[in-house]
Amino acid sequence: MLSDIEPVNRESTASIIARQLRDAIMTGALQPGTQLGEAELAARFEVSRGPLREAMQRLVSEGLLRSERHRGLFVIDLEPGDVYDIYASRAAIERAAAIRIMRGDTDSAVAVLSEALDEMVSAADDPDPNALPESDLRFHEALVRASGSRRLVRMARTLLIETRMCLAALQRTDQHGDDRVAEHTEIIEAMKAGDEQRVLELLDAHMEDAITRLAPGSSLHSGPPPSVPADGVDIAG
Amino acid sequence: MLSDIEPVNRESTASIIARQLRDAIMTGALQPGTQLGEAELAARFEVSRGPLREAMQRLVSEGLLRSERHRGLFVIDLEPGDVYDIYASRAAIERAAAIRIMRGDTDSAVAVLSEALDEMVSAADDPDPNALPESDLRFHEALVRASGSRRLVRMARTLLIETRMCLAALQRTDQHGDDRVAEHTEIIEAMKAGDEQRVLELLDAHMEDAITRLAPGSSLHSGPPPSVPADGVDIAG
DNA sequence: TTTACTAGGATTGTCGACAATCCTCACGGA
DNA sequence: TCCGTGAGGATTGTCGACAATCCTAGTAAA
Repeated sequence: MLSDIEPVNRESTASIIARQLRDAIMTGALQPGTQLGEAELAARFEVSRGPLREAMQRLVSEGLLRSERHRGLFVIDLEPGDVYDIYASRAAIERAAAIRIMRGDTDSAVAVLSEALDEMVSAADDPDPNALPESDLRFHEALVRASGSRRLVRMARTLLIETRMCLAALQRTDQHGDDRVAEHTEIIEAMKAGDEQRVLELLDAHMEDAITRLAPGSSLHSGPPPSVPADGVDIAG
Repeated sequence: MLSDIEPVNRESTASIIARQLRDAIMTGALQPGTQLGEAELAARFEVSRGPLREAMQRLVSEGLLRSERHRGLFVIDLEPGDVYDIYASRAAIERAAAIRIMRGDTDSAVAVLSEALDEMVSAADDPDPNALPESDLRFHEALVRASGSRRLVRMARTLLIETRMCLAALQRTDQHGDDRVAEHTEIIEAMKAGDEQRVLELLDAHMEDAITRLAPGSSLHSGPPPSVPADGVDIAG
């Protein structure tokens, strides 16, 4: 197969660094609020400060880093209201993705999602407590990807990273593995049946479940908590 | 008033450059497909290439610029499928924003949106053909901002820029000013009435209208056209 | 005519160094 | 004890220069 003759024009250094930083942020290796020292990170990545700064600017525009001029870059810290905001935004994106799947190539989407579900099933038995949440998020990533929308994929990427940050921060690797597998199974079943309305309802309920597990009291359906619209410095990005 | 004592810790240079580039891209001053020469732009902005590159990396992660290693940065060019993708994504975001408005502080949102609508009305009589579309987009920006969701605002920003790019590229400063004002008026009326379901229906129809005006044949409700999920180089960003 | 190869020029990628700003903390006065 | 002041150190912001890569012509061979 000549399917992977891409290595020509390989990834830019800034991209590589940006991805590694993203990973570190979402796994909690770089905890919320941490200041990112340029000199230290540059030494760590074995590059000069130029490419490093470029990578960090990307994360700033993605909202994962907060920039304070002449003071440094910090990992965003998630306030209580952010949990709601993240899940509400995810609900919007994934709902749109589901609609496009149902009105597009539903079959191939079902195939991909079934595969992701299988991984969840095996992850449910994995001794690693992170295996299940991780496969869970991969399912949702696959869902959005199956929509075929470049923009939904891009927007979902940041949101899923922030979701991982929430999970890491709250240490809620909850145990109800079977329930969550069941919820995803239902969604796929509804897709197979071609019942768009039911897919959307299930998806909504699924997100609702997630948020009540993480932040009881902040329901998706009962009005948002005080989530400040005003951003910090450098919002114009 | 001490309301604007912010200038402390002023905007970073990269932010300023990024915003100016965004403006240039969305107005069409930098047309889709244009290569951005670093040396030339640096001279134009009177800064060195360092801050300029940082700014451009931001636009890359926002999806406004496409990076090809050792070849340069190019303004993204919008393919036919992108028009659909943009409006479908906007529909998702603005729907979510409307929901949060209806379940939150509806009154203040109505106040802000009424103001935006007034501007549309005066813009309808403006000889400048760009005045109406511009105020139209400001209305939608205000809608998302009124949701109070940081993430919806961030995601909508890029989408609205891309919308402007579409309008500039297609030169569709259509004339039906009264119709569009009417559609927005209806939305506000439904908000005042507290009828969430109707708000969502009107918003959906509004987006549907917009897309059929811009790209007849690619309806929001009749299955997406072939929009490639695979991105170009440097997707991992 | 077409193809392969080789300078030449131009652009991007990376680096190290200097300037500007900020935070900390000790010092002195009220 | 509290507040204002001023080094000192550390960090960020910016710049200019060098190295690596790519595109374009031009030349020569098949």
